[in-house]
Amino acid sequence: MTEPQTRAEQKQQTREAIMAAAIKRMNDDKGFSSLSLREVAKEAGIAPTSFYRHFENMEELALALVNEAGAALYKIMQDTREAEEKGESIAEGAVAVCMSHFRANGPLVRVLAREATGNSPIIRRAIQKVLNELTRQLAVVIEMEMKRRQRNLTNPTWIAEAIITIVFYIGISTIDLPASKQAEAEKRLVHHIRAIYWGAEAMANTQHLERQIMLG
Amino acid sequence: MTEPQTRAEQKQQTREAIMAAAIKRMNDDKGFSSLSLREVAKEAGIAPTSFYRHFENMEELALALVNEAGAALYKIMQDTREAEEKGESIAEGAVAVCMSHFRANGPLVRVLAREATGNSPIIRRAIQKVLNELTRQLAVVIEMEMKRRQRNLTNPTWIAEAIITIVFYIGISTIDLPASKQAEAEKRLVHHIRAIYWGAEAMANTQHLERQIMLG
DNA sequence: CCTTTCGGCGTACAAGTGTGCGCCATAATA
DNA sequence: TATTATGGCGCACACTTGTACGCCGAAAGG
Repeated sequence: MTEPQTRAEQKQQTREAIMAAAIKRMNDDKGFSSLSLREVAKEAGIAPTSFYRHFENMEELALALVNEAGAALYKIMQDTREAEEKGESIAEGAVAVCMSHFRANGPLVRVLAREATGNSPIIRRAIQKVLNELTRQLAVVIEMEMKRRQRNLTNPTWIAEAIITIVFYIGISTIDLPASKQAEAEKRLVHHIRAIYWGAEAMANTQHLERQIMLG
Repeated sequence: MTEPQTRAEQKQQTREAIMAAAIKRMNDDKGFSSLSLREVAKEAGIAPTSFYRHFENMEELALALVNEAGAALYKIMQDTREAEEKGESIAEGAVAVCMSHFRANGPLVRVLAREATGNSPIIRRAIQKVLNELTRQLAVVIEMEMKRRQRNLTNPTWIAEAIITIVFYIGISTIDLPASKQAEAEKRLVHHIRAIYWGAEAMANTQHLERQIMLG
């Protein structure tokens, strides 16, 4: 839209056009693997060979997309942490923010989900790294809350892993749902999180409760 | 290996060869989408055009693979139910069986995971159907156990969904791990399941416990 | 025995693929 | 102003892709 003057701006602009083109084409129907360089170039409005002025190959493009998606998720996690610092209960809020982000950025988020179990080991690892980092950050938040409420968990990282996995995969599987079912899906997600969180807390805190409940 | 006599046997044999070829090729590095008909045919040792004598197109092949993988998982679930009927605690056993199945059938299971978030909507839906069916079956098992132990849950299906999701995605992400870390991963999975299960149970059963634990 | 069915193959073709090479116009730099 | 660096393009090449068509040999069925 805006006509850039400097050359660096121009370059950045077409770079973004390429990334946008890839996202668009992928959400039509394709996965990244079945996406050709020529297809992306055409969608971006450049010649196929011009692609190489911006990325060495398609894999590098994918990594750029993963990083972009990851940055957005980190931001959400940071907001969650700040909410926790204000002493708010975080589950509902975090899920709501996360889901609304999923819906708004469906195309990009879906790319993450697809390639998380996709074909390129390099991309897979990059995404795993993002998820691991999110887990680490969430573990910190959980630990903060535990300390504040003077409770302890067996292993905050494990809980964080379970929560991240659930939110990521179930969350993504719900963004295609009709709006009417979204609210219910969100409630279900919160329920899952609460169950995990609470169960772990109970497990760690009260040995006698464990016997009472599990062994009836 | 065995030299078949009847014509139907012969056909079935090459059909299996095609499916095996697809699985093998996919686990080298590719996803299904980046897998070509010609590639599969070559691996299976037949001419490209012979492929059509067995499948109408690649998508149909994928569906056959999904069904095969699904059948194996149903079998595991059934074993789990039978274990429950004998009154055994099911979490460890089920996870152990499931993980050993994942490891033994890594290639096929990975196909499921990849295509669960893959590019073909038809395949995605087929896999979702398998996962939903597994969830339904697990919900029945959970309900059985609840009845036996005279407990109740807010919603067995929700719990089942959470457990299936966790086991499926975390389980799969661990089959590439070195053997030394597998045991720890398995323990972690059991922990997740217990947390979900227990948390949900506590949530439903004891309102006073809820206040006691959550609100300190 | 003769006929039909059918799994498999080779050929052929149009379409799409990644990418090397060299040219051009122009912004950036000296 | 003169030179260089750079983003973009067209062309060309060697492949790979899906699939239509027709032939063949042998099993199946009469």
